[in-house]
Amino acid sequence: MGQKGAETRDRLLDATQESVEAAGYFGTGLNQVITASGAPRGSLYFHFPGGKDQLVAESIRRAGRAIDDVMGGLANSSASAAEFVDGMLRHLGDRLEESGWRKGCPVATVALETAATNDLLQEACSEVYGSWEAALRTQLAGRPDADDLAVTILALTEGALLLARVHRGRGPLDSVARQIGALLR
Amino acid sequence: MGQKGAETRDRLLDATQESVEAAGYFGTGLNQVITASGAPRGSLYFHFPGGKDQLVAESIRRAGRAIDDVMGGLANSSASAAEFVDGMLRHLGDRLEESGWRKGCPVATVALETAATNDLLQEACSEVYGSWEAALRTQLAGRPDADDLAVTILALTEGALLLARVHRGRGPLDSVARQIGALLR
DNA sequence: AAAAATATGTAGACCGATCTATTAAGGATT
DNA sequence: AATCCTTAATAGATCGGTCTACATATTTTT
Repeated sequence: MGQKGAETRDRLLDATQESVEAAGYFGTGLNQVITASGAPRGSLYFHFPGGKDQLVAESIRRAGRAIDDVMGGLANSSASAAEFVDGMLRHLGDRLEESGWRKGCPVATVALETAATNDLLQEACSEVYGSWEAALRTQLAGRPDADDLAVTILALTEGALLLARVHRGRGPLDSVARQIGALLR
Repeated sequence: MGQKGAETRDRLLDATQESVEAAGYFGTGLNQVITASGAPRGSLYFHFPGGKDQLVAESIRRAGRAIDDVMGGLANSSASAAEFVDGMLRHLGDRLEESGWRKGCPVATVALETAATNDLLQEACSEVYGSWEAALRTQLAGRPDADDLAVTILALTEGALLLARVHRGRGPLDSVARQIGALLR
């Protein structure tokens, strides 16, 4: 793949990710993606012959890796699991607020929309969540209930992100941050 | 409103709720609602002159009340807050599994799809979550951190429901149920 | 009680806009 | 020359919404 091609491909994924995060799978139109990315229609189907599903699946996996990277960074700079989780909640809260309550979890909306009806996207979402869960688990290594705890913290984060987005305020993220100590003591 | 009219209105709400829960706001087409409910197009706009937004908003509020009722029942039959939450998780898990992983939180998908772009639906979702939160708060009355705890338990429930749906298994709900004691001790 | 008038609700054809996807041809890059 | 990528016209389906005509109740008037 040449340089130009790689760039349009990236721009298409950028535009898709942006829209998917704000409005979900069904709320994202390919016309809009084409307009926002500046790429012509044909390029979309050249780079993503699988159409919308492939485009969204790749953009979701890419968003998943971005969060993985954030967790990787936090893992280095955090002295404890509590500090790690706190840093994560702060990062996600900043991202959410700065985006005008548009960017919550980049996967959740698509996950809910397609869980029952689209195996390809359901699998992509499931895998992304699985990788986040694994990252949390290694962060909690040594604890006897590390598995349950990782799932619980992930659920807590997702839920708080959802509530913060719906209410358009950081309140839920802050409440959860204050309670997380009870889980990690 | 005559009896017949009330019945078609209800059927329209039923069909909407069913589809919205599985596929969200954008994933729900009015043609599909009309077909599933058996009501003609004209009746839809007679009973819901506000169109799709009004239809979905009412169906979400109705779904919210249904959960309120479940919580009301559990409040009577539960001896402790832990028992209450446990009952809630079990109920939601049963509903989710029995529906073939289609029926998670009846509000979450629409909440995420419309949080940034549709004030009417954002408000409807926000209110429903507010009422659930209030119900949890009264269940936790007396505790010094009742407010934070109510939000945290709601977030935990929503997150677990999301993960369970995505992974198509009760695992996350069970993990959370095992960890909830640490919060409520 | 019969007839007329008014709500209430049903029925479906129709509209313009938008949806995802395909296609065939041409330009750019190596 | 050969591969890579872009361009734009087009297809057919579906979208939410409007509209007019009709049927069925309910109330008012006589």
